[in-house]
Amino acid sequence: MSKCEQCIVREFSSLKALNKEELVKLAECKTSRLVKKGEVIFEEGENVNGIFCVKDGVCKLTKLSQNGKDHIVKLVTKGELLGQRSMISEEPVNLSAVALEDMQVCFIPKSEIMGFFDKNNQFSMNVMRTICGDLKEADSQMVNMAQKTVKERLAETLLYLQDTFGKNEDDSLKIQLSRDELASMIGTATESCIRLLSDFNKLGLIELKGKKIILKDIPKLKKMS
Amino acid sequence: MSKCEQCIVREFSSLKALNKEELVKLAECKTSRLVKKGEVIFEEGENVNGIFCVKDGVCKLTKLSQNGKDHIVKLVTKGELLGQRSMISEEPVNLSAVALEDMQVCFIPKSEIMGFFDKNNQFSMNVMRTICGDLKEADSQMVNMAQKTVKERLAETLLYLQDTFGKNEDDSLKIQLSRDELASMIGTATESCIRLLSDFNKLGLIELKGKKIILKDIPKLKKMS
DNA sequence: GTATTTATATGACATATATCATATTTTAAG
DNA sequence: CTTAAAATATGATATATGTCATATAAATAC
Repeated sequence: MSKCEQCIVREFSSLKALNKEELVKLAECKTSRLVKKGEVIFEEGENVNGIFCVKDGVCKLTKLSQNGKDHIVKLVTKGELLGQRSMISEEPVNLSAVALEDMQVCFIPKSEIMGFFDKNNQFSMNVMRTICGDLKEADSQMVNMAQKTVKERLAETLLYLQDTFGKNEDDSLKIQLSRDELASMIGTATESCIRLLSDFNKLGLIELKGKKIILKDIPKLKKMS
Repeated sequence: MSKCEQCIVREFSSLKALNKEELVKLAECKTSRLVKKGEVIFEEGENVNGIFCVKDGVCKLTKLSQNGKDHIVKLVTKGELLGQRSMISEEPVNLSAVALEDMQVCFIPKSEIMGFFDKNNQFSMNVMRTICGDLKEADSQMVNMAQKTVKERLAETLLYLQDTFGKNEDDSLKIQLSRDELASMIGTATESCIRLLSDFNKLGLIELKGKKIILKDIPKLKKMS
């Protein structure tokens, strides 16, 4: 069983507040798991009873809307935690988590985490700050969905994807989303998303190489987002 | 200076975890304030450095979108707290708070609250749960904005307003929002909102008496939300 | 009480976006 | 390699929603 001390998750998440002793306990109770691209980590409505550490890979958090379409609420990448909200609220998860790439995740049972809350104030504050950050982001996204056009949201999302996940050697977005997923992130029909990508392509804002997307005119994309 | 012990906010908010001693300290450091309808409690970008207890009245939390329109993110009513996220994140507030009715609020400086976080674990957990609830709600609203039609959002919002704030003796919604505010809650143009209200009226779903709104067919409204 | 401003209402029209159909390309299966 | 399935692309069209104009009603100021 690998140690948690050097783990990337510890470096970037609320867990950075844990001391050596706590990390040893963590390493003892955690279970590791490989998740293949497309595999479900947990599903809306499930009782998860713990949190996941994302050691490697990226997943999408989705919510099923009444019209039957999935909406991507957030992407979670290596170094981050999953399932904190549900654990704290003591409720089933309100979002599904599905791997966008092969992933390495660790599961930490609730009992262990709750102990940290009691004894480690810095850890509590870290978790609180993370969730506050998520809330701020969610509020902002809500307003975007309500007030921006699909075109603006597409431009914004493309920039976000490059900023957050970077690009390959050929300058294409490192994170690989299908048109369908991109559409469900910006909240539109797949065809509309594809059509707008074509438009952006013709306008020289982006370049499409198969399903790869290369951002060509970032200033213009920023201006229109 | 009034005591906090019997305050409605204490009864319903995270503050219920405070003991007698803590409540006495609270009563000593708090400042009370009357806020007139339409008055601003704080504005997006401000440093608030504490939290507000809503002792009476209702306010809207709004966010200015890039197109210059305000979007109503949430309504906050008596018994609830304001400004927790910003205080925890140690950032300026990301939303503005404006009174929808005359209000009574108390301000508690950050220093005092942070002390509770250190010493009272139950209080911390309560705050965390509140924010987790807000986050869940925000995610859900985000998906609504992205996937539902304006008509569906209007129906849903009318039901929410009646559920949350109740109705007058004449069955009209107790909370009085202008058409403009209603529109900025559902995320649409004022004219579209007015038009849909007219449609709902003609269909017998609601009744319009001046600017008062009476819900007539709740099952149908539910079905279409 | 009258005038002025503001909110509500409705029509006409423009535009963004969804939907349905179908072609083409890519990926997966046998 | 060949075939079937899935993803991407594009056209045609319908529909929802925004915008601008204007009318009426209500609230506020004087």
